Amino acid sequence: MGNPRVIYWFRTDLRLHDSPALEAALDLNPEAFWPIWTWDPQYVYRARVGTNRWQFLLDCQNDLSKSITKRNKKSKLFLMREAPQTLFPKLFKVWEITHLVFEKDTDAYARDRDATVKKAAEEAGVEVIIKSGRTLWDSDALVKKNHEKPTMSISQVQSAGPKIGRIPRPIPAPESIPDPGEIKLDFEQQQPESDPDFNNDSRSHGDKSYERISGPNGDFAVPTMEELGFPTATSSHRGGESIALKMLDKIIADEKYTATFEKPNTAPTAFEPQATTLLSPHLHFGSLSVHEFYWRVQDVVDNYSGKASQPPVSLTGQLLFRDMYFGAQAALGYSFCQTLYNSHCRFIPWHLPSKVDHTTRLVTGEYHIDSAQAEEWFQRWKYGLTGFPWIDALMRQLRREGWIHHLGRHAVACFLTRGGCYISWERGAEVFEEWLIDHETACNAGNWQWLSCTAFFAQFYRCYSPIAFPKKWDKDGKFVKRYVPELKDLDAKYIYEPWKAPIADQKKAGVRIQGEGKEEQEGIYPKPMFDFNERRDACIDGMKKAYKVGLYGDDPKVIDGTWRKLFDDAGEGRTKGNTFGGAMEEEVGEEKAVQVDDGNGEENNGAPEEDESGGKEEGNENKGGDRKGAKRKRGQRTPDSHVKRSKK
DNA sequence: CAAACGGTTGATTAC
DNA sequence: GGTAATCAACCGTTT
Repeated sequence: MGNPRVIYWFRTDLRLHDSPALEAALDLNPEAFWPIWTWDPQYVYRARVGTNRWQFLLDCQNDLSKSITKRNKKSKLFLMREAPQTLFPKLFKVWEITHLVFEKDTDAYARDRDATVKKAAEEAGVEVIIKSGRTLWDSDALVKKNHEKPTMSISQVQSAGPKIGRIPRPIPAPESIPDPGEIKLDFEQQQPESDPDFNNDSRSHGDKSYERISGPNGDFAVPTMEELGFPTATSSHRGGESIALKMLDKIIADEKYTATFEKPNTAPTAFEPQATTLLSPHLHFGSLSVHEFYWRVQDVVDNYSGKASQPPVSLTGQLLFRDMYFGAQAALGYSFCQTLYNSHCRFIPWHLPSKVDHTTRLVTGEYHIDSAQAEEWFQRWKYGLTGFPWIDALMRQLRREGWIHHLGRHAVACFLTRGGCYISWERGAEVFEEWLIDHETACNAGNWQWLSCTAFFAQFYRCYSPIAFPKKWDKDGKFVKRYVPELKDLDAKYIYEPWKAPIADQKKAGVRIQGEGKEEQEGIYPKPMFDFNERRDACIDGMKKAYKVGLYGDDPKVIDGTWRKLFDDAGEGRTKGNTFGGAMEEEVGEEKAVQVDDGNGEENNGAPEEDESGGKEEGNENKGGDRKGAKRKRGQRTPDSHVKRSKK
């Protein structure tokens, strides 16, 4: 084909270095070349994206756009404000496109989206070129080499991966970028459905995303936070390929750190600097290439004179886990990110289970409040008011910075699910989805399943203590004092159990340990919301029982609700609450009422539902805004952030 | 078929 | 104060 007119569609590959897809596009030797980003309403309105991750995305886009312009003054990242599914067919025609090139994406929604775009391209006679580059190995190829099964253990990845072939060496960034063609806009912009807007709670003012296809100034510029209605980000971690490559250089320059890195030996309490690389958000947005990272590290390891660490604990080992989760998601699709209909996720009768639309088999984004107590614990966990300083410090760091250490994630995830609250891992995954700047659908869902012992990992009796675990890393409680300033002057010997501090010590430290953690308050830190040892024992009992029952998310009994017959009154709290330390007594009636409608057939196909928590909303105004996430009526969403409307 | 073994990252006690 | 055994006991794979 002569005179190629090429669209390069940037997605989660916001970089110029080591991009096999970009290389393929430039190899066409285009006569006209448009680097574009489509402002997808599925991400803008139907994903849970907190302000810190928005900022990180805009950073990446701005940096990339600048790098493109550096290579060609006429070019930039052209940001088009319309859904790709409706925009592309028009661009193909008006711009006389011959080729569309993009990097492969195996996220469940991305597959649907890309299939739609690909079909439209084929109908328009446009050639589509798709290259793998987001993971070490193409996730579909990895599954194929794993006997067509989802990769559920690291040894499976280590065995299946090399069967595909060697991990490709990185390729340098292009030196020049061809001119864009004329940008004709003689077509109608299709306005998206902006309701529901799952990010409405984080916006401080109105969103102007789609007022004009080329943006407010008509220059296709990357939007500002102001324009999107978001307040200033609070995180100090910033995005962009330039920053990512500099960070990588710094890590690689420290040969000992790079070659002997052992993840389980890095301190979750370290800050300024943190003990791990902080490169995960860059891998998510593609501002750093995973192959670049792999080979830069591997070359140091190969030349290291001392004893280097090995996968899975080494730096490259971390990438193997990422590929494992991508492989699991590639094989299981939408169901990987939820319990129901997931053939590889154990069923545990957690509190606050997701609502599911049985026509689409997808979670709706709402959840059952089967226990007012659990809902209160969930809110206190989310906002760092549990009364356990280690947990609260981590959750506050997460909200402010958008990042916490991997072992910190273990601690809060174990606490919310199998080692404390006995609340569904899907609730925790949603909070991480909103607040993490490195949120990656497959890794998030996979890690939550791991920590809740519903897949990948099964040793539920290994439970993280919010007291003993942090003591191992930070005897002085510096980390807690940093993120829970109420406790900054408390004697270190009480720092993980402040309720044990005598009144005299509390007075001396200028803090009183009292109240139920309704809100953050100067000089006051809440009492612990339960006795941890009691809760751990109750949870382990519950897990034991649930493992014995042995149901998975796709079991008919799980889907039709008859699983309850198998649990009787044993297990944690769910049915009669006899291991709930007595606290559930007054809620039994309420629980029964919920059981009738919970998970049974035709409920919740978007039908309105009363609040089951029995008027527990009052007194929580400070966080009430987020609760309505549990009551949204329109649109369905999967935990990979995207809505699928029910076809009726 | 049973037993042994490995599984990136627990807590507590004994030495 | 550091290392090792013990605690209770899961899964899936290998022998």
